[in-house]
Amino acid sequence: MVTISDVAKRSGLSKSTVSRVINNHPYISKEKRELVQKAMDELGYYPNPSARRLRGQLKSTMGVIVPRIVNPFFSYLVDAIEQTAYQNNYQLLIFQSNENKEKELSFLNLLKTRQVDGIIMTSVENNFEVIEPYTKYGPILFCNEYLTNTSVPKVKLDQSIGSYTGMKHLIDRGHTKIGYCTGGLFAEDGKDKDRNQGYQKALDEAGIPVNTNWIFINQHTIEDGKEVMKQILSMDDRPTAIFTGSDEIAAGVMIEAKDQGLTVPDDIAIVGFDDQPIAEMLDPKLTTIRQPISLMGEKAAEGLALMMQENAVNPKDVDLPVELIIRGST
Amino acid sequence: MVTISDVAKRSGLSKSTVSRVINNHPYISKEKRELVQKAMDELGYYPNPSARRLRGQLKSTMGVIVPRIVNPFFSYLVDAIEQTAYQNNYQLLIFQSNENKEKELSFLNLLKTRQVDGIIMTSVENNFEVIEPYTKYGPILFCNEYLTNTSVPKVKLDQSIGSYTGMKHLIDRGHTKIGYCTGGLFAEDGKDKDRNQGYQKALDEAGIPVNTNWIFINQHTIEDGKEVMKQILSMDDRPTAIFTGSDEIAAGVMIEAKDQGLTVPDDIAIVGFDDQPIAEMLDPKLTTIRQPISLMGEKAAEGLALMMQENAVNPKDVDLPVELIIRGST
DNA sequence: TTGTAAGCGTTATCAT
DNA sequence: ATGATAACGCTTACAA
Repeated sequence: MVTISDVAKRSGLSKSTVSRVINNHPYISKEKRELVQKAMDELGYYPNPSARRLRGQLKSTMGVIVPRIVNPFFSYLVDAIEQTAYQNNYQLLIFQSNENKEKELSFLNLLKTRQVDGIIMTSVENNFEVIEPYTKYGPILFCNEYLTNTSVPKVKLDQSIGSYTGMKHLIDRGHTKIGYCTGGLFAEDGKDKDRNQGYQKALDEAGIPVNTNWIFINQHTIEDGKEVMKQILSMDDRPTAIFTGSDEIAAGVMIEAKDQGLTVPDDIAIVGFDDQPIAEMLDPKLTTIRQPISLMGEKAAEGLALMMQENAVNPKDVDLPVELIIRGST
Repeated sequence: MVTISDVAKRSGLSKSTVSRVINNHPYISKEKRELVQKAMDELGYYPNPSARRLRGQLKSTMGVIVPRIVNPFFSYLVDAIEQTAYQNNYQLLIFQSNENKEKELSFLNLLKTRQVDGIIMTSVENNFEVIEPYTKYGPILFCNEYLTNTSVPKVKLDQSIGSYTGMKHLIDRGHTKIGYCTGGLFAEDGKDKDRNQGYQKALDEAGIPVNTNWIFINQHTIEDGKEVMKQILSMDDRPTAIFTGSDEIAAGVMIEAKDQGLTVPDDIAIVGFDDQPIAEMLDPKLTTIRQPISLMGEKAAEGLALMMQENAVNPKDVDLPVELIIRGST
């Protein structure tokens, strides 16, 4: 391994001078600077990150915690974050929590040992009491999911508008019996709270009461969607439309509906969420809420970069607009 | 930050003893070992990986290079690798090359500075002449894609059997005019060479000559698939079936075909590759070649783990069988 | 069985 | 403007 000493020897200068060149310090004669550069090039020298980190200088690594990388929402998000991080000369470490508290914690712990110098959390499993202590080891930023009433900067999508718009669309189409899937528990302050709000608001405005039979909690996958459809079919009083929490659930609902001989959107209208590639692959194509995932990733990476700088500033919270994409399923 | 010195002080012992406990050295009295453990627990001590790495001891990090994490094939592969790595107490760093030679190289470079202690390459952009030198800095393993005639261990799928089986299936169904998409250039020794072989073999056995008009090179995405279908529609002599290189291309072909009023499989039969979730979402559902992606990821991580051990052994090459899944599109 | 001290590659401090 | 040296946290001869 080529070290700074090798470069020093080769250029006939001291380690200090070489180090100064590497770190772009002022007060180095142009002449020596070039000498060092030449030696570095010839030797193919590249500074050892472990040493720099140990010494306390290197801040080059961002971490991002996702629940599941195979979920396209998150893989696209990670992709955007990675691109932006890379452009800003940060290396990105990707962590998969599997929605596991302990695993999430073990990743947060990497801040302590400076394995990562800042973390973007796209999901949050633990309470703020347990997360808060880690903020003193390095910057943390919420992206997508977040905790309320914290000082942690957030980059998020306007979920409540998303569900409001989707529901409104169904109501405008004449539906009054509308099913609703949520990834959370439909609780005041839990997961998907913002979406629940929008759902409520649309219903309230139209004077439609909530029918709790048609609320499906803890839904995530295609399989879940199929299951939902099965349940609906077993009901005496069925909804004529369903607002799902993701394109994947929507896909499951649609596949099962068609398998059971129903027609979409006549027998059941379906609205997705995300506008993933599958939305266009389904037949009929899926009406859905498009989320500017890439933009969100960019903003998050930029925000964290800001927090990781010398004189760090906490970036303002970012709220990104979502958009209703009307296709054949409604 | 809690350091080994703090633990030493707290337990009234020396740094060496603490270090020995951490590293499970023999010849430590049970008594002192417990003393150290207690101090570590009380202090919440966790060894600093940078220091250990610098010192030359830590081997805890695997890297995996993928072309694009948003490609489900690779996100599932990465997922499997990550799970296995985690179980073996390795941390996984995920790198996205974007099919860029320089980026791939910069990741390989991390071996030099011991940022990663071993690398799984799921795609390979550079020639072996440029990759080979890196093998002396740390173990490299090919997974999925690979270079022939190298000493680098491989974990791969039996691609040639995959395309052979898929083509055979179409031929058995009575097709003689069969289109073929490849991600490479249909060259003897380039990308997808194995698949090309299987394609040829099936055709040869049936005595069907290759029609180069129906060979589409450099195909990858849904958009590519749509384009392929458009080209086919503009032909006087059209194929009645098409063997695509991935479910995504297949999806594009199918979507465009249906948009243009064709019926699948009557007007055109389609075979995918991968058996991704979308295969079941399409209508009709997609006949495809299922690849044991998770198994491949496991084997790769296990193989690399073997190579990273004390007295490293190169694992045997692994060839995983693929399987034809017959659905409605053929 | 335990402790002392040197060294991994880098940068900050203090001289010069 | 440049150089010598100590220190970051850890492991390993070498001593005891």
